[in-house]
Amino acid sequence: MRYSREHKQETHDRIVKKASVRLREKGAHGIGVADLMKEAGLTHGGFYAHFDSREALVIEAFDYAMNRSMEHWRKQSDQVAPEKQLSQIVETYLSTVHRDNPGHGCSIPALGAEIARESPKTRKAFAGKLDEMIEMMTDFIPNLPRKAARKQAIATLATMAGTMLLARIAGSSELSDEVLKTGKDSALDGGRREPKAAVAKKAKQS
Amino acid sequence: MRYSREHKQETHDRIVKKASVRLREKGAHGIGVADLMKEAGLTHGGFYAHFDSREALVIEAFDYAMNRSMEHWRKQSDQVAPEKQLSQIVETYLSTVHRDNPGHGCSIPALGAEIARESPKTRKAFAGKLDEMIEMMTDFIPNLPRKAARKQAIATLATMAGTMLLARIAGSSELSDEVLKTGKDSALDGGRREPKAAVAKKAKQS
DNA sequence: TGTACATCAGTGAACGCGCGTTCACTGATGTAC
DNA sequence: TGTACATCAGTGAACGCGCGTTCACTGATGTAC
Repeated sequence: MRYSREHKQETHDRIVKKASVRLREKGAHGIGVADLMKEAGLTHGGFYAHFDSREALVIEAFDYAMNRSMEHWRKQSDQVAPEKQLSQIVETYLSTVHRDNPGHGCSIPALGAEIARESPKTRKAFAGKLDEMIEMMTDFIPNLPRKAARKQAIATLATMAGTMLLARIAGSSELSDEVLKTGKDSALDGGRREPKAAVAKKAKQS
Repeated sequence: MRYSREHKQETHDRIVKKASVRLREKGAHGIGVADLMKEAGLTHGGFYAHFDSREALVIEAFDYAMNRSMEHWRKQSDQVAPEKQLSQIVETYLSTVHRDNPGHGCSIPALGAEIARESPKTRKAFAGKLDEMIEMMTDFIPNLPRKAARKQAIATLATMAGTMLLARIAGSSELSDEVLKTGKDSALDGGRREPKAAVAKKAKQS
């Protein structure tokens, strides 16, 4: 072989890594094979020594991005007490830093809609990772039966992804900041959006 | 003129209408000018008698779709009591019908991420409509100070859009149904996701 | 250890294709007289 | 009312361009002897 044993794998990984950033930034169809290869310091011709097709790279890049997100979450949650894990994730997820750097952020608001329209193969890969993510979020919710924790995990993830989507639509305007802050408050207190009086009233009724 | 006075406007509207469906279905870059014109029963050459560019059509089609959504919401809300308006919107939004028919549904989960990457002109159009939508949602929340109502409107819209996005990623699987149901429950009860006992406890503390 | 050969990651030209856009033209209708 | 002309929405061929993919080739290195 021309290069040392692990060279090809390293190149492969570098392409996937760079692609995962650019695809989240520019969309699943927003950047071409030639430019993606250039990102990795290569020319486009070598692409097919690493991937069967452009779509195969999209799947790998997406997979990589989701794994990185989950790794990031795990690291963060390890540094705080169990009952603060979920709020820790929400805080960093719904930050202006995340909003303004989609290339290094969550794939769901960045690529979700586009991937949901791809081939069944691509969609399955995405759906599997989504399930993993829900599982992980569920782990971050202690002191609640598994079933209830999973429900809260799904609802929180939906609010997080939806808020990020809305905030990015609004750009980096005043509205965007308002959306981000409101979504964060909503996700943080378990989503209770009624004033305390109303909650007390409801509690008495039950 | 070749055709009656209003003919051109009618054709224009037909193109926009058909395009708004196909673009939501296939994405902002998922269908070409020629196919969009064919949808309207025309050939591609006539396109530029109606629009300056493809992007101009995308803006108009998106605008049309958002207006239709809001019109649809207004109609629904008119048929129920004020305190049931919000839940009425949530129920229909987070239905399997909506999930499985993106072409006739909300543009936010369908086109949001892609439009957030377009030119400033396109983005501004989208941001403006988002603000209108938030205002309308706020109107659906009675018995709450305007500021608090707006907060709840934003949080609910984020949960709705995020849930729809997750549900579409999951396809029409068991997971997708679970996501849809959970998101609906969360949005419906104002997002409170804790069991009743916990709520009662919290209420007492305050 | 030194030499000849085989391997294959990476190069860059070329391919077919579909895209957004342009343009000369058409022909049914509105308008002027 | 009838006729000649002007208008312009719509047609379809053609454009330049960038894309994903293919392919003959390169040359540094691993391997066999």
